[in-house]
Amino acid sequence: MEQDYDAHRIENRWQSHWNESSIFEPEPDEREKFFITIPYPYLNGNLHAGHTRTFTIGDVIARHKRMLGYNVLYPMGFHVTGTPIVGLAELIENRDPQTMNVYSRLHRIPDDILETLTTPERIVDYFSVEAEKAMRSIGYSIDWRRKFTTTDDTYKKFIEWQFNLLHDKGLIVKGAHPVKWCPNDNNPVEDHDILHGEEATIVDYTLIKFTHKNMVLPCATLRPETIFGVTNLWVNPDIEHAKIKVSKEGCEEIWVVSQEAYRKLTFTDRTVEFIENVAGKDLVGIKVKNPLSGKEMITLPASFVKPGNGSGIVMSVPAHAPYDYLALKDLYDKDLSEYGITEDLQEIELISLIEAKDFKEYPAVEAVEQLGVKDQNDPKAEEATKIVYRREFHSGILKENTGKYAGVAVSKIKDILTRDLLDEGIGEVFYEFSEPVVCRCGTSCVVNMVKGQWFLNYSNPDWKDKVYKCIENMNIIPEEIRVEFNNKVDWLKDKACARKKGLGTRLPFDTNWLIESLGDSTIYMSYYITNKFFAQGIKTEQLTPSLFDYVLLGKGSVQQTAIDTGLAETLIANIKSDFDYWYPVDLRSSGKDLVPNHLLFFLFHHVAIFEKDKWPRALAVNGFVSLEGQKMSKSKGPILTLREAVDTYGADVSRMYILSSAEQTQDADWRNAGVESAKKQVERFYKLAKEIIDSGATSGIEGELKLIDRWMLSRLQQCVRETNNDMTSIRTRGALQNAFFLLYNDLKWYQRRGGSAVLYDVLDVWVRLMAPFTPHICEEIWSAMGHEEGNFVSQAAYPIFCPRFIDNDAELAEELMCSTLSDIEEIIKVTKLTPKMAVLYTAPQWKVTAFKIALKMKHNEDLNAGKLIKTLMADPDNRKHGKEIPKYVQKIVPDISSMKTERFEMLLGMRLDETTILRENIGCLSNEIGCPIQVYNADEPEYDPENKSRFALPLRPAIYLE
RNA sequence: GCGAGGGUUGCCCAGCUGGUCAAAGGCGCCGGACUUAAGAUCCGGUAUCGAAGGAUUUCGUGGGUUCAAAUCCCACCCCUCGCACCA
Repeated sequence: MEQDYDAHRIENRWQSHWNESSIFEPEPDEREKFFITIPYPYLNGNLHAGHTRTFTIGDVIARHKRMLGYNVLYPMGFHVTGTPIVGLAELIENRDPQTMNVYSRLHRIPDDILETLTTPERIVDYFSVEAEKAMRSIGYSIDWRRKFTTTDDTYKKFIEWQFNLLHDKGLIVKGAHPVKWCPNDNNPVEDHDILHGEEATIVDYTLIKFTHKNMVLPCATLRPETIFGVTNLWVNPDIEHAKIKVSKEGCEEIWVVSQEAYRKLTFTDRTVEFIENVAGKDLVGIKVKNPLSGKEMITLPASFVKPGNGSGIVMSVPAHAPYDYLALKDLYDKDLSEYGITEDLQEIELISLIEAKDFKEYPAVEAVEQLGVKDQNDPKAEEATKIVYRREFHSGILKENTGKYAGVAVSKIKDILTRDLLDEGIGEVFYEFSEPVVCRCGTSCVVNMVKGQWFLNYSNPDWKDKVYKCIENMNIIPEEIRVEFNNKVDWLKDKACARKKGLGTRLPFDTNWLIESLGDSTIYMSYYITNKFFAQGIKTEQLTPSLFDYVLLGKGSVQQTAIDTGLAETLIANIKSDFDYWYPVDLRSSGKDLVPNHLLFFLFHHVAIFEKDKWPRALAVNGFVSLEGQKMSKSKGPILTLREAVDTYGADVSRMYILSSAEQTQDADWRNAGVESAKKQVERFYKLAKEIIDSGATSGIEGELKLIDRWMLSRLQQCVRETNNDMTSIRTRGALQNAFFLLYNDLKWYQRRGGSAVLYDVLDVWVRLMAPFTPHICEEIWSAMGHEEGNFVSQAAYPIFCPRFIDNDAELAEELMCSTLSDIEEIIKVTKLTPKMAVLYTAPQWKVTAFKIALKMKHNEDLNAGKLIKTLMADPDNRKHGKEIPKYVQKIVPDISSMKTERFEMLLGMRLDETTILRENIGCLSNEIGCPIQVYNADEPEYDPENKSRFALPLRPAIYLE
């Protein structure tokens, strides 16, 4: 071992040793396998601190499992399909200043190379080499023989096979879907092209078709159930409307809507023809028919109706919509004869259709009255609306007058009712933004239906059922996110899976389209296994569908596959048996950003393609990483590359830091100050290990052990147990807390208390315990401890909990020492004395006996003060303490009865002689306190000027300072 | 709006299957040892009161359950993230 810790030398040395001996290139054998994967990185930049976290977690699990005796496969590939790499190439080609600056300064790409990265291919080539170098430099135990990029021709064959299969199963369907669209650019707008309204979402309204003669007056609503409570329609008399011919799927109708709505309708999947303008006031006072009930109702004028919202015509539900109620009330004493309306509007009866918590018959009326809303222009009307809508949505139940829907919860009714209205031809779906969207070019955007689009049919209930089943049987870490997964599955709709732009594989059954880049990353874990063979010189055209069918699905025969592909039968059989050995994925570990997309699709595609026994077994999710409190951005900075972290701090320090900075789904913040402190810890580890090794220490575990040695070994086992527990639930922070920090502190205390016999044994366990986290330094120490070349700690057995070393008495004795010490210090602090001498009195026999009897009574679930006193008084020896006994019992009984089981069991088996322990350690105590110490038993104190000995309790000696 | 997560001591952050919790660890700060000095390292302190190991008030706010609540229940306030064709 070298004098000082030189991270880079140690790390380089062990990385090349690992390489030379290929210890991370597993082949199937008789051991149980463990196949762990993490999502491959997208290569539009160098790997950064965010990747470092996810990948290091993967590596630490891989190493832990390997040391536990599993045959571990941890592979890696690179994702390059999609548009960002193409976009990056363009930006570099155009020498975009920000891009050039960020990639040169933060991604640390040499300028002469950066300038050449003007095509997607060169970018892929460059970053894939860099990414591999970076991952090797931090010591990941990856099997590099299996790597690939998603634009490899062989990979494309695999994707084509998958998509053909899904298509054949009917899981890829053609349809239309709504997108944000700029009519000026004649293109969908992506998020970064939006000037205003990035937050806008596409909301689906239900369009309900009221009729007047042969004319349709469609009303858009988010609450289609309120159709049962409509009393009239609202039309704004001051706006211009349009009469249009609308045809859809061969059905032709005449509609009247606002001008804005007319414009929006032209972008939907309807054909729209303009007929004439219609003044708003001409639409007021006409009779329209409710399409569901057939009832006639009147249209009334309202100023709150905005032409840009929905169709520009609104249905009125005054019982449940405050605006409707207010507008109606406003009209009660108005003269409407100019619209030809003569009836008394007060006779319009409100129709209540929802039973909601804390509301009586007419929620809208109640809310308006409670808030004192004056009229439809009062700002408080908005608040009243919110209250009514929210409460009705959450607690509302439909009443009898809704016919077959009676009893259905308002929160569940929308989809059911919309489908029924659609089927009956009296309703349609109408998409609208939640807020206005403006394109970068200044044009106001619309919702457009893209036709002829291919969809992955994720909304398919049978498909979803299989995913639910898969999730149910999976281990999900942390368990809390299981509910989130289920929610997301529930929420997932069909997903457009084809693109016109970017890198990727063409859709095999419609080659105008490219497969969307999340769709091509769903079952690629299986490709790692086959790619080991493909990479050895199989021709692309030999990768026939029948090969994938046979290897991955077990369909067909090896003979036929050999004929189809021209490959040897033995080779094909090998590929298949490898696949059968390694699959399924035992653990997929990922950042939490991938939960609502990739991880979901990963599950969907697995259940669609594979049989149950090949479905993934576990999922783990971790949080993000920010940089000194700032969110990282590959394209704009700030960013810290993995490479830079390793260059600056070393691999082991970077690993230890990122693993200890946050737990599970919590976000981590990378801070230089924190890494510096991690570095100190690693150096301390090195120094301490070196001291132990240099001292020539050898195993002392079989020799005679002192109390303190037994204490150390007992504590060590606690750390071993906790570390393994934490690792099984992937709590790396907790694991390091135990495997490193607590153990280090215990070891320091052990040395301070004069322990040395088992130092070597502790180090032997400690190095193995730490090896998954900081593998390089552990190899270095391991080898310095005398293990010969080729004997790697990376392959050594991981320490597992050994109960025989647990020694409760040793731990209690040490606890006695510590608490006595801190009590003395406390007294010194409060009294500001400088003691010339300290006297300790251990508890008298009767107190110890009483304590033990009390413990036994609790053990028999029969602990009560009265009985305890009686039992004690029965012994004549105790009678002389007759006055003290009740007081003492009153004190210990509540203590013991409220004791936690663990503590209780520890005390129950206690066999300590406190006096002896304290006397044996007088040297240590007087050293710490700085004065001579005397120890007596309270039964026979030789020196007790202030009668302090009467305060002595078990595990709590009385103290007298002089 | 919908869904998920979170609000702890100067800061970051543990604890949250109720009792050993004035609450781990790290940082910062204070004191000490070492050093010519600085740095590093090591030791101790760091809610308030207290001349004997104790007492008191704390874990977003307000209630509740309990012998006992940071931990369980209810309501409220605040914060972060995702909401789709972008990887």
